[in-house]
Amino acid sequence: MGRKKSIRLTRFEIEVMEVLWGLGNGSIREIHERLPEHKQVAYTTVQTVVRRLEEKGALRQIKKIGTAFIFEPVVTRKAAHLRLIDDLLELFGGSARPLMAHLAESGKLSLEDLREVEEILSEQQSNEGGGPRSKG
Amino acid sequence: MGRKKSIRLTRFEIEVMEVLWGLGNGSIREIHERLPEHKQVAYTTVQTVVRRLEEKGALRQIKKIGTAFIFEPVVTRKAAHLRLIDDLLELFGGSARPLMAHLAESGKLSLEDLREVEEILSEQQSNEGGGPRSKG
DNA sequence: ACTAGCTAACGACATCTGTAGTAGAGTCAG
DNA sequence: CTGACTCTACTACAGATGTCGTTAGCTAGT
Repeated sequence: MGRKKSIRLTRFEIEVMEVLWGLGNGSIREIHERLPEHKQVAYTTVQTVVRRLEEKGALRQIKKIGTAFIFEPVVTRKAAHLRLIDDLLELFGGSARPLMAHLAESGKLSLEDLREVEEILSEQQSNEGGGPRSKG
Repeated sequence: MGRKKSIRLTRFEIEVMEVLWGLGNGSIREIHERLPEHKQVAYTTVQTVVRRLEEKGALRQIKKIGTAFIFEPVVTRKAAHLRLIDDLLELFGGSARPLMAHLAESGKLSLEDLREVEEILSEQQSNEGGGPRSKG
């Protein structure tokens, strides 16, 4: 098993990756075109960020079409999200409890949301044996 | 009324604030002494960060004892935490659901945790008729 | 082959963050 | 008053981030 160190992505890097995760793979231009409106930057800005993402190992070139490289994610959306969450949790002392409490108090969590999570947990318990184990 | 911008704090800034929230108020030296071991930095480093926090409006001087200023938080721990969460949520499309799912899947959430949150939610609902008290 | 149009490759630069050193003013024990 | 200390105020600086501009190479169409 490769113990990779889980890359930390910045906000904008996440947005770029988000587009790429959505596309499966794509060129700089495609990514640029599909960035959310609130994030309209120059083409070269995307280029730079993609280059940095490549250096970080978050994505890679898989082929070339014409003069353009096609990129593909290396880190999964899930892994990236997990990293974000872990980082946040760390600030909260490592426990998810206070995070949940905040979410609930601020009205960002519905009972319905809880139901769903509950379901996931139940499923997990019945699957115990192959899943992610807690480590200190 | 004052629609505050909700300050964004960096990791280290949060750690400093965390100490100050714990103390209620204190001097640079006190903060420096109580930073967690993994965060042993120079006294002046704390000084710099505190100055920046002051510029940001996250804390303020309330008095002077001898030559030293005593600082006090301006933003509450809760507000700061909420900001952190909101920022994260934004990356998740604004919904808490995927966040919860991740938490559950990665084993960072127990059924017991859910119970507690559920309780918070129930309480909220029963309180829900008392008038508009949705203040940020 | 030639040229217009995309692309990639670089280099730049302002901010933000984390980290610290230095100088000089204020304070307190003698 | 004076010296030893303690703080604050400044300045500095490297690395991370967000943003681009410029230059030159490669492609495709004529």
